[in-house]
Amino acid sequence: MPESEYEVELFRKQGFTRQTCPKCSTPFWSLGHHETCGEAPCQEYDFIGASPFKKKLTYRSMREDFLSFLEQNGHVRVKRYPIVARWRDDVFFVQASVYPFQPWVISGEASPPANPLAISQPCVRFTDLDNVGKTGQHFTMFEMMAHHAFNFPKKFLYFKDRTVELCHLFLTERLGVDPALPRYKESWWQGGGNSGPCFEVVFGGAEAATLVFMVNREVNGHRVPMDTQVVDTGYGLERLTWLSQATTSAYEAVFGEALAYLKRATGAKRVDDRILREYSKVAALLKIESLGDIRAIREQTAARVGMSVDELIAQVTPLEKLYTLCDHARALIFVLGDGVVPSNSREGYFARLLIRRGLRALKDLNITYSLVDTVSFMIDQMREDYPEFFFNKGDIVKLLKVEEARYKETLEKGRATVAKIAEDLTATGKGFDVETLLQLYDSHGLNPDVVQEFTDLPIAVPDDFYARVAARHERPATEPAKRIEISKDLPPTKLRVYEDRRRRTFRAKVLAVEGEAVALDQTFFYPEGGGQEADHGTLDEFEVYDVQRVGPTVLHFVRGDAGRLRGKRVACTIDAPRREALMRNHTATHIVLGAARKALGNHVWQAGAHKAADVARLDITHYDALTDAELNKIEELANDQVLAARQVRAKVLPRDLAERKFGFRLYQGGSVPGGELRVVEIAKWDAEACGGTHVARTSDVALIKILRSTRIQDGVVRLEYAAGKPAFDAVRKQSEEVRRASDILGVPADQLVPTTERIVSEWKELRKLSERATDEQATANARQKIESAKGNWPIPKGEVPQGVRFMMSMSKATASESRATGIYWAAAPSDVKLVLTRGTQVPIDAAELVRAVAPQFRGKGGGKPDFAEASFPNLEMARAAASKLEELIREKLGIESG
RNA sequence: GGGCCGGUAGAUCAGCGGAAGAUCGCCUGCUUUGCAAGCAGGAAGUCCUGGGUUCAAAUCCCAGCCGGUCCA
Repeated sequence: MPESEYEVELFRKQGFTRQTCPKCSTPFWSLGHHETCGEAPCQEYDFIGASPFKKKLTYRSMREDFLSFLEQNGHVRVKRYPIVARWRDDVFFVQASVYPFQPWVISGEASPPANPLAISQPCVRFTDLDNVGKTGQHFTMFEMMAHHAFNFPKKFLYFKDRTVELCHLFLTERLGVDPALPRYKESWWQGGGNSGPCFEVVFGGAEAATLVFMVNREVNGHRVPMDTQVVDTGYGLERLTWLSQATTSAYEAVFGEALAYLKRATGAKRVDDRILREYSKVAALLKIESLGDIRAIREQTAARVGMSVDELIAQVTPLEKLYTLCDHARALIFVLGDGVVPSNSREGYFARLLIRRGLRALKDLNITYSLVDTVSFMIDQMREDYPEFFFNKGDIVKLLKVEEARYKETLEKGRATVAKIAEDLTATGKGFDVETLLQLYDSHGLNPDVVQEFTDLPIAVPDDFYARVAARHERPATEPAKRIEISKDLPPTKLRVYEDRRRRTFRAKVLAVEGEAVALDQTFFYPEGGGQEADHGTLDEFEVYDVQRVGPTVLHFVRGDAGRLRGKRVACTIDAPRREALMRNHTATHIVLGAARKALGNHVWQAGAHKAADVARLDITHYDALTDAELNKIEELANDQVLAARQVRAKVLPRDLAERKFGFRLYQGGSVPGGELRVVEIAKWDAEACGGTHVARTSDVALIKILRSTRIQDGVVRLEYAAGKPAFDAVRKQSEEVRRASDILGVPADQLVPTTERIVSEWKELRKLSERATDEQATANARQKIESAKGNWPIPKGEVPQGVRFMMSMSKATASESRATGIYWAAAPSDVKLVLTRGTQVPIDAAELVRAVAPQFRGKGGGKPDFAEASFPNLEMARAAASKLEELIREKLGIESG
């Protein structure tokens, strides 16, 4: 990038000079003259114990200072967005302040809630999870403060000059930083499909802010200039608070009160500040990528403070666990509070990960103090800034408790599994090898630390253990689903669905026809969207079987070649019963969601939905399968709302107003583009941003019948239900089935359950009796046959007309006679089975004999020395084989034939 | 969304091609002042479901359902 890209007005006016860091060769701008760029690893932290700010600010007051400063400079303060990025499908969590505005605001399709705006946005990142607590500066959850300006083509606000000026003013005038101190490092930023030049604002050895100027977007790997140029800044609230308080680590500055509380609870020993300070400095100098790097930090720090590594570890480790605990607890408040249910996949997995890691840290601290206590304490601390969590504390705690119980179960199972493996290993005299450990972790969730806790055997953990776990998961990328391919230059359609929900016929002009797709100038057809299926109907004599939205155009898919409609005016009719069924199901869905939330808790969010004409389904986040009682409760609450005949109102509101009025609960159905939201509200029950069609009153739904529920994955439950006529049909079908079943049993419907229970238990009883009788009879038969066979080596032989099971019993009884040999055969449905058994003393190999003889009579068989079985195509063959077997056995035993 | 592990008695699991097992719990009796326990006997299973391979499948193969776990 040329120098001119970075020379802003402030630099020219105040006489900043462009210098180059001799260590990393990065150019930077500053009023003062500096030996390096000022950022670790080129320069060590020098602010610890000596803040560059004139004021010592708390976390809260730093945030307030920043936001009010920007308000005074023409920005509108905007409420934070949820930490779960429900409006995007490319990420799970908000990882930067700009995420709420990607992609629609940045692409110019939607307007921002204010422009320019100031925000302090909670973010969460899992990439540095292993560093948290250990480096003094990494957090899982943090707040990124920012001012954003969106320069739309028609309206330019400000760009590089004003952005740098604001930053410099904030630092120098508001925070009192020496104007000569900050260095503005030239850099290039890219992410989320956008890129542009940026400044990293550095002093004290640390980066305090990044000022990004988005000018490009990536299209097929090429950089294309954007229509909307965006100012994207990021000021780390944690980092600034740390700089301000100049504590030994960022955790001490950010978690002050919670830490003090926990330190008292654990009775943690005070660690010399000098050690912690050096530790943070060393950590900042090194990139931490594996267990080995952590070792390096410890070695270097130990050398600096002049103590042994072991002594250092002993001092620092308890603190690290406390830091980790604070970090994870705070991250969990946001993740759980914003509606993530812990599970084994997607965003839920990250919640589970945090909980399990938090519990581990607690266990290592060895105190009787729970994760729930920590979270609860912090929620109270945060009440002023985040009242939503305070009011939702019960639900957050419930999620934690459920998850903690699950983890205990996993560990208990793991203990047994490890013990079993250890037993085998002890027998062979080996320890746990890497492959076994990988298997235990990958399939049973037991990391090597846990395994070591469960066994005294040595375990071999390589430094690259987690890299090897990752290697097990390498796989080819999956291809994305195909979308409809239609030429881009279609004329726009005026979508009039929302103007009149009762309109079923209209006339429209055909603007374009492409195969089966017809584009009209205007339409009242509802195109598939928001989980609601499309309207059907007719365009003149053509049947419409699907309607889709492609950009600004609505395409009506018809059967046959509609080419001759091109340019004509057509009579359009919407299939009215279908539309009404869809409307009922859609309103029913909103009612059921509200009911589920009421019955189960605030963690219930929509995780997907589909509304067809005859049935609808709603996926909700919940930590367990639903019980019958819960299902009944939901159904009852839902039908109460139907009976209450509440108004269902749809209105279009500016996004920020809608969010203020209804909160982020609005975003149940995923992302909604645009500066305005269509809000569908069922008074006092539910409000969602929704583009679907709804009935006017809940009573129009008539009846909601829940048909079934399934746990489609850990953390997500699917409800299937019907509304209106299909609901009635479902009820009738069920009662008919009950009637038919009671007819068959010949009892009234209310006796169905006890009668069925009785019949099943009787049937079991009878089956048992019959089996016992068969065994007894077969044993008696066998005894008799042995008796009549006589001789020193009795060989009872014969066909068993009672069937295969009877034959088996006889064989068993025969073999229990130590000198007897039994040869029996019985007809099976498709062949004839023959069994050869012998008592323990008979010196023959039954399997060998059967294998030798059976093929001579078109049979096959095998078995064990004392039991062999064969199959023959018919009775004659079986009989002949039996004779042959008898002959051979007699020979072997030295008995005269016949 | 994908990989891996698993589904057998009320519970925990063994068996991994030749007629369904152990331990705990349960029931009955004996022993003991009582308890913990001990002894003897007994009840208890659609070996997840459906296909296939095989003379023979709980066991091998395929599909599905259910659970666990790791990764994105």
